[in-house]
Amino acid sequence: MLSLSQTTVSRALNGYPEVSEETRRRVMDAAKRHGYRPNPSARRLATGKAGMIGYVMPTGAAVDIDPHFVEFLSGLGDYARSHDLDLVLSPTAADEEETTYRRIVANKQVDAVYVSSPRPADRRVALLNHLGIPYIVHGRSEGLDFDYPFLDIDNEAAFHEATRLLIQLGHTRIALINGDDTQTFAIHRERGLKKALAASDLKLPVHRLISVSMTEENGYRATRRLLEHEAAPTAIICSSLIMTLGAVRAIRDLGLAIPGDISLVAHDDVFPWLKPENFSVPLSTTRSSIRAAGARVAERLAARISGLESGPRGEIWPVDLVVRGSIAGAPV
Amino acid sequence: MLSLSQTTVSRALNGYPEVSEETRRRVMDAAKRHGYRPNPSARRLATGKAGMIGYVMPTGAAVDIDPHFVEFLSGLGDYARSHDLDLVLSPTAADEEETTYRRIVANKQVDAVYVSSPRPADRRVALLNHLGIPYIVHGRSEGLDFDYPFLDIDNEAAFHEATRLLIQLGHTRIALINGDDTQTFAIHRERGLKKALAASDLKLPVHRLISVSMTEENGYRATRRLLEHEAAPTAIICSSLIMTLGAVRAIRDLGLAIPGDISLVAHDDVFPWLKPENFSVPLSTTRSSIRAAGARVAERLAARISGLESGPRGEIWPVDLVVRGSIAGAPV
DNA sequence: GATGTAAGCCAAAGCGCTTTGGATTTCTTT
DNA sequence: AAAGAAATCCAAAGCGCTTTGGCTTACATC
Repeated sequence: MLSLSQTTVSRALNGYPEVSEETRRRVMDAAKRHGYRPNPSARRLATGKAGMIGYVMPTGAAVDIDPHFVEFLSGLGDYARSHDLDLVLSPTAADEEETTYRRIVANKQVDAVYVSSPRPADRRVALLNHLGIPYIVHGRSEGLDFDYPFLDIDNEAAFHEATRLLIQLGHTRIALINGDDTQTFAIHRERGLKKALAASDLKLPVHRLISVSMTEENGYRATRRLLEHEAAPTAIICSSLIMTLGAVRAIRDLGLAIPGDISLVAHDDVFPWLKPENFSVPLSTTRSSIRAAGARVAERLAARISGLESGPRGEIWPVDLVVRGSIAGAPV
Repeated sequence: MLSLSQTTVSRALNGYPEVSEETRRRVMDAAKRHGYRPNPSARRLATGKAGMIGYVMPTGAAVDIDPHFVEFLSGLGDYARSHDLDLVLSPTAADEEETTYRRIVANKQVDAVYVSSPRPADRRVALLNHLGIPYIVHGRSEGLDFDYPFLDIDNEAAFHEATRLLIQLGHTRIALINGDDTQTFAIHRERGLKKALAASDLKLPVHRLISVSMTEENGYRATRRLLEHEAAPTAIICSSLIMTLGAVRAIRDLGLAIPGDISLVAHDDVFPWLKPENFSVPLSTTRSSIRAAGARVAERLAARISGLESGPRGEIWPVDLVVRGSIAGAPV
């Protein structure tokens, strides 16, 4: 030991001002030399700070974790790493989410949490707000009677723009293959599309709107259903690249051509392993990196933990509209 | 309070034998009634048990987390949930993995860890073995001078079988589009294929073996390269469904037919969002659920934590060979 | 030279549990 | 009925930190 009290060591290491710079240096030095790291368990018990950010992960035999999650995680992890934050996933049955949130907050297991896939009037958001732990929602809820901190992309504008472009190309029968419509993002996308249609006095009949979980198979089925309808669309907007794989397969099966018969636009979350430009016909997309969102959420959570950010700050990212070969003028 | 010492309460709750059954019941009762849960931070400091299993997650701008990870996580989470285990992900730069492992072990942040994507002579395995924390390797290393606990699928047999079938169908020029060949799974697959070829006096020339990271784009490029070679293969085995998407696209671009010109077999990790039977031509696959593996790893980790399992037990799962329309006799 | 102030350090009290080493009571044995 | 064994329970000592409240020393002030 270097004959200093525990107190001083602690203060030196934690940057408190009541230690002389020289002492601090000595302590830091010795710490580095001996590879000393304060025991987090002890520190946690004493301070209540965990150095971790939490995520309550819906789990169950019937629950499929979204492949988007891993990309979000990449971004989150990348930032977290550089700030010595660990991430704790608390797997939870769908009907016990509230209990889990209460538990991790009461036990101070994490310093902050993030919420994904929010629904309108999401109870988790209300709960977290009530519990008073730093949090950020990735996406948005709706119809809550208070503001809350979130990071979302402008889904409505994205799909509005995409639709507008298709209309300009002469399309009047435009269909939407959306994700799970209990989630806000899907609602926003639908809204954006409908508004664009309405602006040109067009409508979205129910048979031209399909909401399903985002699998290749569902994309295929939805597309067949749309195209085999008597008033088939000439353009389809699809909420995910994975579903679009199925859409393309269906279109081909029906002997139709992209973009000759059908124009196609998809939303691209930017996966490294599946790129819209590599579709048999390069895909026009609304694009926003979900990975970048993960990093930003981590950054903001860190800021909240250290008190640099507070209040119900909402952040909405614009979405790129990237035009590629999959769209063309409506067939005559 | 119910006028019992802290000691007794602790013992009652933790199932120690030196409390009368009646007292235990009383305590349990009161605990439930007041929603009392021992503070994990305190318990952790006292016992050294964290109630968490850890994963050191390679992270960085250039690091793409494998989409398989999320499926594995589904399984792991599903089991962990039912046993009140949380999962902590420690994001780490590629060159600091060792430091991170040492840290989480020294600090007792987790009770057990799992290792994924092992390479031959994997240093992480050696390290964990040395550190003496419960762990399980998902996959296998090779050339280590000690045994270790793992869960792996029989990649070698799977690819051996697949190859044998293709040979029986008359194929002699069989190519392999493999994943990253620094990882053991890829080595095993290559080995299985080569052994099957050798058994029929066939070879795998270098131009017919491609190792790349498993993206759609790489699958496309690899396939084109294979098929544009003068001695093009008549059958291709592909290490992942995602790469196979690219392979199918390349085959179509070249105006070739499946299985008329090219037979195709892929390994299927069983994603809910992309199924081999839904490819334009239903894909023959070697199949093994990575999700089930995740659940099993969690189960075994839990067993190790509680001392029910120990020693270097290796578990190798057989792989299904599922024949669908994508293979046929070699073209004459 | 006495007094006030700030800087620098420390002893000890938690944080909320588990566990050790007894102490006390109850039940068997002889 | 005395003694030994077994069953219950408890006080207090950690676990390894942070933080409170106080004590010393050094320096500036009058």
